[in-house]
Amino acid sequence: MRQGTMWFGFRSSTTGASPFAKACWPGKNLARALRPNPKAPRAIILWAIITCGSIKNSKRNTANGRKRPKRSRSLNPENKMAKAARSSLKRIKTSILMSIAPGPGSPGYAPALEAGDPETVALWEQMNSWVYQGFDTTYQALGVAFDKFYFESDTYLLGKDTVEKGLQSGIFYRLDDGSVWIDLEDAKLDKKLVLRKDGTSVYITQDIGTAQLRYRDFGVEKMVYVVADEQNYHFQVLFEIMKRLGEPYAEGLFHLSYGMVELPTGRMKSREGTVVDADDLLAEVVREARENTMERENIAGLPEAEQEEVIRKIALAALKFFLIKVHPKKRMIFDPKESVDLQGQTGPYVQNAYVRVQSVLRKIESEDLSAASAHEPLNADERDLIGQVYQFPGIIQEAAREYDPSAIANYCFNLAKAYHRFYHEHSILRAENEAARAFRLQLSMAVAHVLRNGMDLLGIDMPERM
RNA sequence: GGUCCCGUAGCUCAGCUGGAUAGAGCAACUGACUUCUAAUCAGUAGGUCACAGGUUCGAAUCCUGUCGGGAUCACCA
Repeated sequence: MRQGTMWFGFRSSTTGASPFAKACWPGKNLARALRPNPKAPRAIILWAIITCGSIKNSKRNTANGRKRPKRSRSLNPENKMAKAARSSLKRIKTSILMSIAPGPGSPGYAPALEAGDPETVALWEQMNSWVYQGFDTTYQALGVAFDKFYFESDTYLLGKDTVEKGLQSGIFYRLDDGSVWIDLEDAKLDKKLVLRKDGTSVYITQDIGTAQLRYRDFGVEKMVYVVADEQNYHFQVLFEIMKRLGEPYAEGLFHLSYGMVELPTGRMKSREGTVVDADDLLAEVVREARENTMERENIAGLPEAEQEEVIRKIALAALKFFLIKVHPKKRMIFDPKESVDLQGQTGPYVQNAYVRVQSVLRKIESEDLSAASAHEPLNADERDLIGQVYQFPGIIQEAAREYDPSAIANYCFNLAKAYHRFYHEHSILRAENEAARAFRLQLSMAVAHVLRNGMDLLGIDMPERM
């Protein structure tokens, strides 16, 4: 099916973008901050997808038609239920698609599409427009924007061209039935089909074209594909092909593979589909944030529009932080109930540390803080804070090097935690003396600054009050 | 069966290139708001870091194996 590919690496397909699909938010802020020069790649920040998990299929035949042995390990009952739930979901999806049109994979479909058959193309575009509308709604709600989309229709021709050229140079080979393949067995990968026998492109052909197009458009030396780990093999093959094609950026291709997000087994209810709708979830966390905010009356004095903005920031912080704090590679259990929490190891907790600083700063006039250097000795909480603040640059570098935004999220949480303790234990405005007051004000400003920047890298905004 | 990922408190997760009594949050229990915002703080309880070997002065961390969970090996995307 058609896929949209964002040039800095976020990639998705309509398969996962159906009404059952979920939301994600790549954060481009970190990428911008890290970009050493305009030609360098933007990295990707974390994003996550809330999904029902991959849909397994029961077919055990390999491409070559040989039977694959059955798994020796038996599945436990819970897994059987999960698999049953998934396959029933798969059937629902398929039946919907098939009731509209002969779906991808059915005979004659791809040729009709690539040949530009008006009816097929119209149907295709209609289906896709529904998907993209759904995307738009959710992305907008999450504050996510993309610089550029690549569509399959933009890229498959280039992919096919490349295959034709590679055919001449012997990288690919054609079978008698007309299908085109590449042999990657010496790279411990299998043989891979790149063109069907009817000459139409397959999934990977389009990714070949897309990579070239992105390089052509932006000249990046590195491309990061943020795609679930179920596609690890696909990208191994893709990158190997690009190397053999001699593409100059081939060494800079990187698959940031993240683990699937799954729901707690207890929530795997029924045939309704074991999914969480991103829009519903967002509405729920907003409701939670509003309730909590109203109880506190801290922002009661603000105009209603500003109050709503604060509530939105809190809600988004809760949701985003909840997903970002987990290492991308790890499969994570997504409990919708917990994702709505506003206390503990959460986005709002970090925001609250920042808000406390702002609250203190609002109470002072611009004043001379030069006495700060005379403050000594530092107490344990102050030393702890200073130490943590100084770690910030290293944490950012590590996060970039490891493609791991969760490092930033965890750092922010720890810094916020240290500040909350400090704030509770020591008075700032009523410090023991002028030096201590000045010092703590500066320290607070530094912490707030770091927290704001850190969270900004994660695509999370700070409110001034909450 | 081949390849790859994962296994740390009841639950969700941190623990960087090996370093001292393995840390948070949630859930449970106990305390702290006439004082800069209690979306907070302090405390109690909770772990044979899946298991077994190996390397090392030293292993949650590195190596091997076993067990358990997951992904993938489509002329689907």
